[in-house]
Amino acid sequence: MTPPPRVTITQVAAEAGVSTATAGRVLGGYGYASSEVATRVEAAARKLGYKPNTLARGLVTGRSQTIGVVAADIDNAFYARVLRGIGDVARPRGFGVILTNSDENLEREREAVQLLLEKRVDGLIISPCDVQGPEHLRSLIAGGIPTVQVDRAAYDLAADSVTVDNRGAAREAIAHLLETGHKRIGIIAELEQTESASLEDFVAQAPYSPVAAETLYPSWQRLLGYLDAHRDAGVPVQTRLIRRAGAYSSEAARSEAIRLLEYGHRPTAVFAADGTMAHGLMQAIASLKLKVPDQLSVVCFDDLEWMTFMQPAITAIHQPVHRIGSLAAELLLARIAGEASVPKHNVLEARLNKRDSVGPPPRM
Amino acid sequence: MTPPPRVTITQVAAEAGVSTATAGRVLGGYGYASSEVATRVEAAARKLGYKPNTLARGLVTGRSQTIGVVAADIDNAFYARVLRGIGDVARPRGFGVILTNSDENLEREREAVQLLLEKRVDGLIISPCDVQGPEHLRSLIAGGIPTVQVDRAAYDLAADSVTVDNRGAAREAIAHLLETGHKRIGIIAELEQTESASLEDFVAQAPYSPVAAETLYPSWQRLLGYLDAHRDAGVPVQTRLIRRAGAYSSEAARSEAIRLLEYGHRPTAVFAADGTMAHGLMQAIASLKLKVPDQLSVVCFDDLEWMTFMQPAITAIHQPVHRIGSLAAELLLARIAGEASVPKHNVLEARLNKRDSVGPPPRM
DNA sequence: CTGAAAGCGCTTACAG
DNA sequence: CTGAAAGCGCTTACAG
Repeated sequence: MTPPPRVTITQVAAEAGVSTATAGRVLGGYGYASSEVATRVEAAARKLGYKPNTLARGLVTGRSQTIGVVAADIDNAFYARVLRGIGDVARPRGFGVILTNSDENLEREREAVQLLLEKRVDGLIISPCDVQGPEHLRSLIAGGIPTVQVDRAAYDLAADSVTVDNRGAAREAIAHLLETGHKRIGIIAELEQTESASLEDFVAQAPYSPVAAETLYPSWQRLLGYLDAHRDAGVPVQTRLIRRAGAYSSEAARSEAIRLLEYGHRPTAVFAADGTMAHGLMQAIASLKLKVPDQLSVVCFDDLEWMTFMQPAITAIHQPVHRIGSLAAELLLARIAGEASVPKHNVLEARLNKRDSVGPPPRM
Repeated sequence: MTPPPRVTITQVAAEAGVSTATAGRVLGGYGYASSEVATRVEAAARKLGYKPNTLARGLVTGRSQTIGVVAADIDNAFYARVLRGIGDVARPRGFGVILTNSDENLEREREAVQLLLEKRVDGLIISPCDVQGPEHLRSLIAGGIPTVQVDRAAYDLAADSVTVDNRGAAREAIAHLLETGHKRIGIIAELEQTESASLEDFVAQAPYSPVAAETLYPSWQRLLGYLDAHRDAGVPVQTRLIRRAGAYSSEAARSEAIRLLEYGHRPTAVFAADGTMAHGLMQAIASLKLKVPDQLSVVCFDDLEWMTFMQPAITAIHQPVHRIGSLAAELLLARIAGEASVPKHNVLEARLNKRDSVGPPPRM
């Protein structure tokens, strides 16, 4: 089991009877070479089974042709799709993708970034787990590493981002419910991270203050859209109908949903702010034996892409998840190629799938 | 926007007033150094913000501390989980993970392996898309690159593999249905790749010939378990009840399911060989307005982990998907560390979740 | 168009 | 325990 020695450019050069510099020029595709020499070198390379050592190349060029990705949780269909989008762009451009996971943990995120830096990635795509004060990200940017954020954008960070118009899509969905005649619309959202204000303050103030929505966590953005739609329609918001799971957990969502639905004056529609919340909600609906949409209309933000798949009775908002990844990769590669411009927040539209109808509110 | 020059070990050495060799010894954690010198070097490194260049290290040591993964389709929850398992093992051991996708396409797979080799991964984990004659994999192994296969094992390849006992789990599931009284049990399976024999020949011969099950594609293995259980129970197999979708597509599964269920003498139970088949089946069931499990019992191999999640009325077989990834990574790292042993096919057990009951066959 | 030389940032024997 | 020297496999100016 002796690991056969890898063939180097020196051996190829010797075999072809040229210098390593010349061999490098034809094999690496840089500089000039007569076609006669080129064919000889190529033949030698093929004969010996030469494969370039990109580590050595990277050492001298300073570019590794590799991008790093810090996903929050690969195990989540959302990130899996983002990753697919990234890979689809990186592959044809000859870039490798190094994958890491932060699990929404700041310490992990730091380690991940550190690992990627040591591997000398040319740039990185990250879902920052702290949108408030990511010091290590700030020093990353200061260090000149091209960086693109996905899914969320850290406040005041001079880096591109690709996010979804969570606020707009939620607003559209709730507006649709209001137009259909619903007046009591519940919302179940993660709302884990505490923003500066309490939930109550947020509800009271947010719709009237110019919040920089793209630097809020997605679930807060979606709540904002919910509030927007109510304000637009002149329908007062009932705090009782806003349920905060406090964790990205369907179990937590389920108990909040039960609390919401057992309430005497039950809502006629519920908006689940993400796929996990929707899952908890559907469990609650099943255990209470409610019929959708006859007794209750359901709309959800379908980031996991399960709902429409498995539950045709509910209306979902689709995100262009693959596009989040591919656009992020395109932006990153442009930066790496040196195309400088001011960092930009790119907001993609999410689409409300109206084909699956929302039912009218049931008579009481 | 001038990319600030990275600090090298030479600068750290100068700052600490030692040679680069010594600086390397303390920073790299190899060789001896007096504690006095060590602290001085560490202080200098911290002061300058030194980060080792692992490309340079890899060039000289010949090890990149990186493993390559060729997934069939990252966008599939199964591979996402496998990846998570791999990452969970690789991270604490300081290994990076480079991810590629084959999309079940041989040409893509070749390119992916090529890319990983050029990045000088220390080993790789792959879901071979061709279990028959993977020449490029054979030469990979011959080249001495530690390799572990997951989900399937190519025939006659001298490499470790981690797979699931598809045959045993399917057999157990079908046996459970037979014990509950079902006599007509349908099966919907992908069965895309043509094995040596035709489907009919396979059905006729397989249970009686000593097939090397681990080198069949998963869906064929599952069909084998279906046949096993019938033979064990002395229940004759009806070819009519075996439906081959011919593609990993829920659309194809749906039409086969409709054909199966509209059949005059309808089966009383159906086994879906994977999550996608189950999805197509559930759509067919919905459009035919059949009640599960009252009119039809359903068991599925739940590789996508959706079914149990979304459809409590069906019984699912769970695979230890995370474990597939973590075990593969453990094996690979052991190989990389030089722990030689004969390549082994590791078969993990899949568990039939019986808590969700299978109904008895309906009276006709 | 081609080659000799230097160097990318580390680690590895080898002296001392 | 520490340092000077060589070298990993490439690419990059610089001559010719």
